[in-house]
Amino acid sequence: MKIMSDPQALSTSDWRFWDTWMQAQRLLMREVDRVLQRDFGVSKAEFSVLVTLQSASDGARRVTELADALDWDKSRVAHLLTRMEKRGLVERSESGAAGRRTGIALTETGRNVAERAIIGHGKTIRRLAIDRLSPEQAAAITAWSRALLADQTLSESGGRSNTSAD
Amino acid sequence: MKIMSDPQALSTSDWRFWDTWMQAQRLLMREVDRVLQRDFGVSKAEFSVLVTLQSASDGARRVTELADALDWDKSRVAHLLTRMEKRGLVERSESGAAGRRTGIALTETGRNVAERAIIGHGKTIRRLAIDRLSPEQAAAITAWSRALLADQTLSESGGRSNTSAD
DNA sequence: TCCAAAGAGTTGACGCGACAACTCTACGGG
DNA sequence: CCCGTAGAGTTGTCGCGTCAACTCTTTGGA
Repeated sequence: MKIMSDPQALSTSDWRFWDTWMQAQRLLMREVDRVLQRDFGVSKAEFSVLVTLQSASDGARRVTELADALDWDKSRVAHLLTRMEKRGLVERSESGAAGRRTGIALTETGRNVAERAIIGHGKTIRRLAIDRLSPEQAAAITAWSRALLADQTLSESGGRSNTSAD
Repeated sequence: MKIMSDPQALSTSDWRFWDTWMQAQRLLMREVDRVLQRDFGVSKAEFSVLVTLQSASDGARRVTELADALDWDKSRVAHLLTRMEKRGLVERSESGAAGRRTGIALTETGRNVAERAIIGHGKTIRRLAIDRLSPEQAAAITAWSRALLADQTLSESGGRSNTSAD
């Protein structure tokens, strides 16, 4: 990772920046996932679904709503729900005709795991990530994140299928 | 993602920070990968292998060296090499007895792709990520990255199997 | 009324990544 | 000399995530 000398190409220090960041990134993600998995038996992705469902457990959600709320691909949600349903975390109630299930809800188990995991996961995030950040650093990262999220190129090109309004 | 009120748990704003960052993160990674794939037909992981091999193309590398250099799991390297070999990007020369191949080298194609991809990928990274960063933000992120990488908890627990010196 | 298009959800295929198990070799002390 | 252990590389399995295809429903216009 040390090749450059071009007009708009990356300088050596930029490569180093990117490299370092990618590596830290991966490391953190891996560990966060690992701990979540170990302590509560769910993945980061599943955790997100649990939280989303839990925060509106009164009115059961639909696949599209979840996909929209999480900014995910529809099929990713469907796959994940299948895996989670198999493990008794969520329930899909039949409503349509064939394979059309509207109404996704947490099971008792799911609600339970969600509650416990939110606490534990929060602590993990604090311990591993947040506690190592000064407020200024956090602000800088947030600024970058927002810039990235606001970018059309990123949000529109390869993205998911929904989100497109209406 | 908005539940808290605990001693060492995450505050609402911390959750928001984490959420925003994770999302930006995913978005950026996805796009970077997508472009790399589209333009050069290789994944981020494959790109790393190409670069590592290219930077020492004289003395062919071994799996363990690659794994060590990239801080990856050995098996991840092996799997990736298998996929890349199948596509003609690298060559594994037989040396040991059974399935023991020492000596991994880029093919002509591989070297070619590597050279072009380094340029293109660098531009993509600059365009998508670096250009959106002020020097202070970059410094903050690097500081965080280094802190994460220096952490024993992260680097040792779930990590890869090598790296242990000697 | 009927057929086409849009929308919801599902499914399959495939690459990535982690983990564990397995094979084979090399080495070293009994 | 022999067995056990450490090290290298490989392989299988499984969950995640993306893309594309498919089914079924709804809707709406000719």
